[in-house]
Amino acid sequence: MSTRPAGHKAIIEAAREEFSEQGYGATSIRNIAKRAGVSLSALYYYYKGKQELLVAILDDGLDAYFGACDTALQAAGDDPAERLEALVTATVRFRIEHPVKSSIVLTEGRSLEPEHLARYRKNEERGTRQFREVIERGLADGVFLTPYPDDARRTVIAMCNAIAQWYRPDGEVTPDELVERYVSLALTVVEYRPRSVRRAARG
Amino acid sequence: MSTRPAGHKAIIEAAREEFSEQGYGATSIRNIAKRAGVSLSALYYYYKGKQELLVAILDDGLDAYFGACDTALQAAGDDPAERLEALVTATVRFRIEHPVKSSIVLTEGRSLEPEHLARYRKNEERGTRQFREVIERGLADGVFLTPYPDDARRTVIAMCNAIAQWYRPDGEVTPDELVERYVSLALTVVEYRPRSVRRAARG
Amino acid sequence: MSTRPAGHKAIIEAAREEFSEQGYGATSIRNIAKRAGVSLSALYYYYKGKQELLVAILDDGLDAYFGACDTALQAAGDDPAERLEALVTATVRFRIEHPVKSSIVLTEGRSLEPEHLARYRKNEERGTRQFREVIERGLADGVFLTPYPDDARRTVIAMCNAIAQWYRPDGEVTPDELVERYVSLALTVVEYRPRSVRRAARG
Amino acid sequence: MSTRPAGHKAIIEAAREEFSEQGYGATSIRNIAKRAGVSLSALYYYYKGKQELLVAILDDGLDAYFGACDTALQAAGDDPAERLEALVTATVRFRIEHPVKSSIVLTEGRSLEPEHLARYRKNEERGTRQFREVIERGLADGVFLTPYPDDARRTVIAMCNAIAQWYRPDGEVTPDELVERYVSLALTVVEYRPRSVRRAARG
DNA sequence: AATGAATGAGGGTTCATTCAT
DNA sequence: AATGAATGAACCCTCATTCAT
Repeated sequence: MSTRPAGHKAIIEAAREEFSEQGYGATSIRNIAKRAGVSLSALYYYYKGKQELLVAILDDGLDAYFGACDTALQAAGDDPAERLEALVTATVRFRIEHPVKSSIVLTEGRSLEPEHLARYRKNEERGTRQFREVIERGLADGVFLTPYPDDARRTVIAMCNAIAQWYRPDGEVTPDELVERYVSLALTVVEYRPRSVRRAARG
Repeated sequence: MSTRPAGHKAIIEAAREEFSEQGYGATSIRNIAKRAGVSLSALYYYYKGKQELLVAILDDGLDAYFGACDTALQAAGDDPAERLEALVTATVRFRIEHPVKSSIVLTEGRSLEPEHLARYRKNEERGTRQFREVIERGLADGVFLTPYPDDARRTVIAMCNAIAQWYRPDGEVTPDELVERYVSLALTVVEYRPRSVRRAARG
Repeated sequence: MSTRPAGHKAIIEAAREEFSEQGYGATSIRNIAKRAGVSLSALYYYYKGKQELLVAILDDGLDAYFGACDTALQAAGDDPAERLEALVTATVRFRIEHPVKSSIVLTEGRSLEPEHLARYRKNEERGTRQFREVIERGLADGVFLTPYPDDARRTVIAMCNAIAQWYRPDGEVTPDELVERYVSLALTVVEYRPRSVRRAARG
Repeated sequence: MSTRPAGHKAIIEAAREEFSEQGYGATSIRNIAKRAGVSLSALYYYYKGKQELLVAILDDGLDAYFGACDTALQAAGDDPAERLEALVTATVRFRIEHPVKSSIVLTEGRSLEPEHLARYRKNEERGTRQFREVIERGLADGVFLTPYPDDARRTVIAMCNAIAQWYRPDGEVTPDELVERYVSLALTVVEYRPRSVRRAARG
């Protein structure tokens, strides 16, 4: 399908795995080439250097994640709980299905050189922002009752992110089950109280 | 307490900072020596090599953290909520007061060579275990109602750990306030329902 | 005149400038292509390699210089002083008008690989030869009195060549003035004593 | 005599020869190490890099040359002709006795990176200056009659420098003879007319 | 107890060049 | 006529480490 030459994708994939396993600093570009089944020079034909590989991988990681979030949010309605569910679902699924992309995005930002770091951090903030907006909306609507919205947000994000570290596909829990649990946990963290329930309680 | 000569501490401290800033793989042992104000030979006189430095730092990191946990738990009574509060308080404080130690312990375990890794991972598990025990006790006592104790535990740990990444001493929130918030959040996560409240509710 | 395609000239020109600025050894063939606005492959389509570029440039440099000498000598008569004047004029003008060609010819001969070096050095000697012939003729005619014809020749050549190193078109002295000075100096160096003067002195 | 470790001097010497033979750009630092009989790492233990080697060599070259000039000038009296003779003698001898140092100083200045270039060019100017001062003194005293002092100076310097390119110790002419010739030529170039001669001519 | 000297392996990167199309 | 892809060798340099003293 792709018109790009063969090496390209294999190189990125290999770099992703090496960076993820060893960390950027400890990864040798020779090993990346070897893993991609490509000569060292071929690698340099496609990428200017190690740093450019990292930039490409990080950008792609964020893009893929935000793409998944967008899709989920568009399918969700206006209800804050539904939107938070969408974000948590997208995030948990992404951590499960793309553990390598996840681990790099979550740990190797610091390996960016100053010239790329600022732009990347800015881009990265979108993750924070979309959770914040949903939570604030829930607070405004009176359906989220957490007294600490910032820390609740950090908690929800941190718990989803942590999945990338411990989840193994051969574990006991299915992805669907995990999504359900984390959605439930997230709603607990923001202290979700649906209107209907309260109305019922009142009535 | 230590019988080791003077240079020792400066070296460990320098190594900790370098590892924390650059990551183990990207850190040069020459820079550690330079930062410690010590000759390269002196460093090798005290330590067998880079890996031994990492082992020493990681071990010390865990020891310091577990020491803080022990102290907190001993001061706490038998009540699971009180014990969870003790653990969260100790963890949050440690993340705030020892950000460098924290960041290394949380990220550089993977840089251990196989011969040290197993032992370290084993040791590390104590963190998981002590949270698990407290939560299970709360469940058994009927004061924690979370349906997902494993994920609740991971959430509590993840949210405390994340503090090391974003907390800045010049921020708006005081350490004491932060501790209070995270204790509160943790109790929310495990769905703490104190007996007294329920008794009161019943009565 | 040339039947070669368009890119050709730009490549040679770019190579000349790069060689002149960085030296042959420090010049990258990629930079030459870039400077010429031509793809790397195009360069190799026209030229066999870096060494061939150097050969072409050096040959062209000598040809251009000797061409200028020939023209000047043909316009001059039989008088040794007049012929020396012609050579000095041609050399000075060439150094001024073709500083890049000059600097390469004067410094990059050593970068030739053995197979081209011998032929080139042979060709280069023509410069020495034509000065030597003129000076010997002046000695034979009794109008040049220098007791050290070889060193006088080297001096005249060296002083003309040096112009390529220090002359700047925005300097104080005009090309014509410079030519006049160097002709005068050259005649001084060979200790030129025109017959007429001596006859006048005698009479 | 030197308290420095063994490698030091051999490295500089090897670098000098390689730079002189191949040019800075075309010289490989591995070849320098090989030629010095030293490991690559040893080289880097003593010198920060290729550029530092060049700087050391160029500085040493200028120092040695200027040292020779100073000695010669101190032995000379006040007479401008005598001082010019001293300078020419020192320069010719230096070119003969130190052909390698000479060729590097005369050709590799351009290989200096910007940060070292300015200082070096400044230092280098002393060569020009000391010839200029002597020639101006001769003009002021009325013993040098050249109408083009700047170009006469450049000629004298260029002719001495050129010796480094063509002189071979196994040639026909002895160093002493060569010095004599070049002193004579230099005086010719500046159009030296000793007072005594003119007085004699007048008388 | 402490260090200056030295090493071999490997780091990231660029080189001149070739080849299939 | 012209080029994008790819290569292997070599580049300068830094690495963690050792050793004689």
